[in-house]
Amino acid sequence: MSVVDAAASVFCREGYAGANIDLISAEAGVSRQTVYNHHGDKRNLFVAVVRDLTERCNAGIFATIATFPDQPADLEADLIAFAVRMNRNCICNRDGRFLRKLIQAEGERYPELFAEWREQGPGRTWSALAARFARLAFAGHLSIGDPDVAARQFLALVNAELQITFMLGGIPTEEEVLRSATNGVRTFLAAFARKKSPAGKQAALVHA
Amino acid sequence: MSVVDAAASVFCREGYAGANIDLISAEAGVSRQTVYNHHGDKRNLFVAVVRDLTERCNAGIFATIATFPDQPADLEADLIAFAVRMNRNCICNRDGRFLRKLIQAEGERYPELFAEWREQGPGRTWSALAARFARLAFAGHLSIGDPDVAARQFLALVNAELQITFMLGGIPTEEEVLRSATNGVRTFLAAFARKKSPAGKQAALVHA
DNA sequence: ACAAATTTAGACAGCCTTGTCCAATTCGTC
DNA sequence: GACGAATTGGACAAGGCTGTCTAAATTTGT
Repeated sequence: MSVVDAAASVFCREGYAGANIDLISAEAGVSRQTVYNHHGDKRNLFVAVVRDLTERCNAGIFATIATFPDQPADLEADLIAFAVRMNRNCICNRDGRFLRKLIQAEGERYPELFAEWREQGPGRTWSALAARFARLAFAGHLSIGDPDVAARQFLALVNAELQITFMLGGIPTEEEVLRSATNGVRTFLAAFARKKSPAGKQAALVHA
Repeated sequence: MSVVDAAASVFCREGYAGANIDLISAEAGVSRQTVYNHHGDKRNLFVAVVRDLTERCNAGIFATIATFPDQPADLEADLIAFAVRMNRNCICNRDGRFLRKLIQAEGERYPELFAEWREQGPGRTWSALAARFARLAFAGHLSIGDPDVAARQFLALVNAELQITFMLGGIPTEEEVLRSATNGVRTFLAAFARKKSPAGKQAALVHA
């Protein structure tokens, strides 16, 4: 395990103040001196960890968003599968859990450190996802007012049942992820599936 | 400020490991010795803080759930107002923010400490809220499959836009809370408002 | 095989923190 | 005002952590 990876693990488990270099070097399988040689400083090492996690997480998120179902065969099934991928590859995986925990624990103390994440992470991520939903709406698969709102609500719904697990730093089972995603997507589609306008015209435009 | 309150503040700001008794006693306006006289131990003081926060938060949540609109005049407006109350009184207030942060930061390290919270907090809370939604459904105001799922999704939707702010420990503005609640409730109602069953019988049972 | 670069173990000073002890002071109550 | 209880400030030992230093060992490149 690389030094930065070990450091990420220890920082997350023990918090910045509680982490000590001996633990990190032991977990990385190198001597303490090597840690100092490479990163000079505890603070510096922490910065490297955050950068590393931010980068990998963003890459993972964008890679996953690229698999968004633009031409869905079965909209519900495709969105559920997408939600499950999102969870597995971006939110529940090692990097996602670690970054989330570091942001929660140290975000207030090092605002400048996470400013980069704030802009490049959620900012771009949500925009990208919103664009995909807008495209689905444009293609007639959904009826969406504000795509940004819809994207945020999609993520919120799909993770609704995993909140406590996340809060306690746990890892939901595959089954929990699937259940939460299924329930979330069904509600999402109940709200946004293309259907009558508020007035209630039902049978228009069924030319699929 | 009481010792426990000051300790809560410092533990949240600095984390358990980073908090030191001098800071706490200074913030509480007492001598360090007094802190030790009252609570004996750093660990002990931390336990007292968690108990205190858990208790007050649960009380607040149940008091707020008691204001759930059972006989709504305007369902959307009433649910939005309820959601705003929930946020303001339980989630964004001092106790809510502090407890959340402590759970996130130290929940893994002291599982037995937060087990009580886990059972009495989210467990009972969500059941209580689910019961209220079930009642609304029974009275014909909503069309809900699983009230527990609906309750969790309600909370998730209503907070969908506040996630990042919460993650970074910030306090959303009154306006942000209202906006998130409004968007969330609208989507919730779009999904759960009483209307045709999946098959499509529309005009049944309108005897309000 | 050899030289340079890197890694290692250990010792070390400096600092901070916890938790205890104690004498002096303040406070609450009668 | 007087007495007991609580609070205070300060000193203190014990221990932990950071970051540096050094000399030996190991790896790497050629």
